[in-house]
Amino acid sequence: MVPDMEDLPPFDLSRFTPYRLAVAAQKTSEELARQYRARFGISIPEWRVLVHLAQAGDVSVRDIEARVAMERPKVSRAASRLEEAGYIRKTPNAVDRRLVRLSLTAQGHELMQELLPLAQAYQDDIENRLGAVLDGFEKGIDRLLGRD
Amino acid sequence: MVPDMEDLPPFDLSRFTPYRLAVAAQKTSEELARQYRARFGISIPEWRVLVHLAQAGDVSVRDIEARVAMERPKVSRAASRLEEAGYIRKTPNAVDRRLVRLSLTAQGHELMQELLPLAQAYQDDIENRLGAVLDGFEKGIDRLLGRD
DNA sequence: CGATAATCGTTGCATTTGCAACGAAGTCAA
DNA sequence: TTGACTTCGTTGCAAATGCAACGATTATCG
Repeated sequence: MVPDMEDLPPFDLSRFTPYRLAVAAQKTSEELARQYRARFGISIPEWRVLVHLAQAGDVSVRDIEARVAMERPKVSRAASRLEEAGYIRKTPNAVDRRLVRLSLTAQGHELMQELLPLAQAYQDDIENRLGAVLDGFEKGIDRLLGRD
Repeated sequence: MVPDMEDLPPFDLSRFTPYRLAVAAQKTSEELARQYRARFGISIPEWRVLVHLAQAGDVSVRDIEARVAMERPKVSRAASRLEEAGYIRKTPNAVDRRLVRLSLTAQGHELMQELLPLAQAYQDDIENRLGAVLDGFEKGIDRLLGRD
């Protein structure tokens, strides 16, 4: 006889999509982060801020918050660390003095000339790994992100 | 004329796979976690431990660490919180006294009878959202996870 | 055997995080 | 103009995290 606990419904964590996404995200982010963390002392939040700055030019903290999927305090602290490291500059916006305008310094610009090719190479690597399933894979993520 | 900073290579963060995975993982995990966090006071690490326990029966901390993609201290603390909440029990392993055997209590068993259907329903929902691209999507994650 | 190395789970500690609250600045309407 | 309300970015604080180190136990091998 079985103990008097009723059986639980079967459930396979290793097939659970949110879990799989979390593991895949952690693995891929970490694979790339290893390449720049030691060399440049940049964390993942800082990397995101830098990339958005390189791509979008001058922006406010709130602007980054919206496009980089990070909460404001996280952006703010990442920006402060980057400023202290000399990679970005914060200047007050003359029109709306609540806003802070973030921009790359020359040093930050140089940094991004190293970081961006690294990231692009990693993206190319991922797309090679995905091969024929790349299309369905990216479409799937789009659906989950709600950008059909 | 352009300022004397050379142009940066183009790079679109919103198409960068590690970033997309991170956002998708956060969104889906959070959508589900909202459903149980308030009701049961369970965090995501705790949820993972519980699910693995429900699926695999009694296990050690190291066992969970390997199968749930969490580091040992994280598993250990999640287990301690779950024990304090009365959902799991820690008993010493008689054969190897370094090991701790984690197992669901009756209360934990009841909890899982609510949590597992919730998770399964969410998984079904995700698969519906993915529709025809489900297959390619899951194959893609498999490749990234290195389980070809 | 006995000593060294390896493993298990936990804990200390510094850092990061999430959330709420804050001051400063701007908006809006009376 | 003034007063209430909103928005921006930062900071305080409690909780969570990652990493190293620890005691306890077991494995390995001379």
